[in-house]
Amino acid sequence: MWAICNPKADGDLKPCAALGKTLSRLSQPTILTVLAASAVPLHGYVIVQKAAESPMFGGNKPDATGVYRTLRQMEENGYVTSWWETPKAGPAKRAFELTDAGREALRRWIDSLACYTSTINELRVLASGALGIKTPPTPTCKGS
Amino acid sequence: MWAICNPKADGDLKPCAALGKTLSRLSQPTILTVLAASAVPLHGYVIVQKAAESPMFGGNKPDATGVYRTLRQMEENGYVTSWWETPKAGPAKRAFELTDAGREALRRWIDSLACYTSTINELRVLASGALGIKTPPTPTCKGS
DNA sequence: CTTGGGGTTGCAGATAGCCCACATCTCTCC
DNA sequence: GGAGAGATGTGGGCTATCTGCAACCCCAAG
Repeated sequence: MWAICNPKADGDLKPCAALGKTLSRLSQPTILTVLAASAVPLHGYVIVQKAAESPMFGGNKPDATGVYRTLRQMEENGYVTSWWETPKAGPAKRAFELTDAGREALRRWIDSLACYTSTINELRVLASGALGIKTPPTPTCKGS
Repeated sequence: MWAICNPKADGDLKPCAALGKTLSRLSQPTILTVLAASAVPLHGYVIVQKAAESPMFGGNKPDATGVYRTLRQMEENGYVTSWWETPKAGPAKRAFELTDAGREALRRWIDSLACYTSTINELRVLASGALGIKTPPTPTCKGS
């Protein structure tokens, strides 16, 4: 659904490897963040646009299908509410809004994300050590 | 295959969510690191043990099936070589050793991991901002 | 014969990405 | 002025991959 960072290693490390191609799993927090950052309800399509600008993608639009699916799933979990808007002109569109449960979920996500970074970083340090590399160089992405 | 960090949120954020249950995708670098850290070739079984001690798991043993599969895949990619050892006594066991290509791959992985952490952290900062939370609290995991 | 080391296959369920259907509106090109 | 491209908007459905569980093979020690 979404790619992340450096694309060079493609094929041999998979897209960017592991989390790589399908760091998808971070779709929930990404969408939650997009919604949380908005003062008004958003349409699915807009969420796709905004998600594309999220750090998760260097502007690469996520698969819309996936976003809608995640949205539906989040609604089942009570993290968002949605309703149809049927303007006189134009196609019907569904509007999504965060619930309190959704905000709470995002709060938990923030801890999880912190956890991920520290865990991954530990691995990185270990790996560097095993290779006899000094201090790991500072992160740089923005490649994609 | 492997779990990561805080287990509390289970069910509603999924195990630890996203990368969560199947942060599996980091099996490659974990195994590469285990091999790189060893002066001698290792048996698959041992790799499973050592991987369990990696930051990726709080001691939770990864599913052996997955490890062996990853190992075979890595061999196809030329990251490791393996051979059978048939001791007079005891079952045959396969020994694995890192190749230069494997070390090179790990080196690339280190960059990818750095990339992951910074990307995930950016999301975390964004999320915190969206919720109006001050500076994100310092990471703590070790829960699992 | 049970436990534990050591390794592997098969299967089933979950994921997730891609293609495409459907609908409306706008803008361009002939 | 009419055809068609293309953006806006939502989804269904197929397929491929992932991955964990259960099962099964070997062998040795207790």
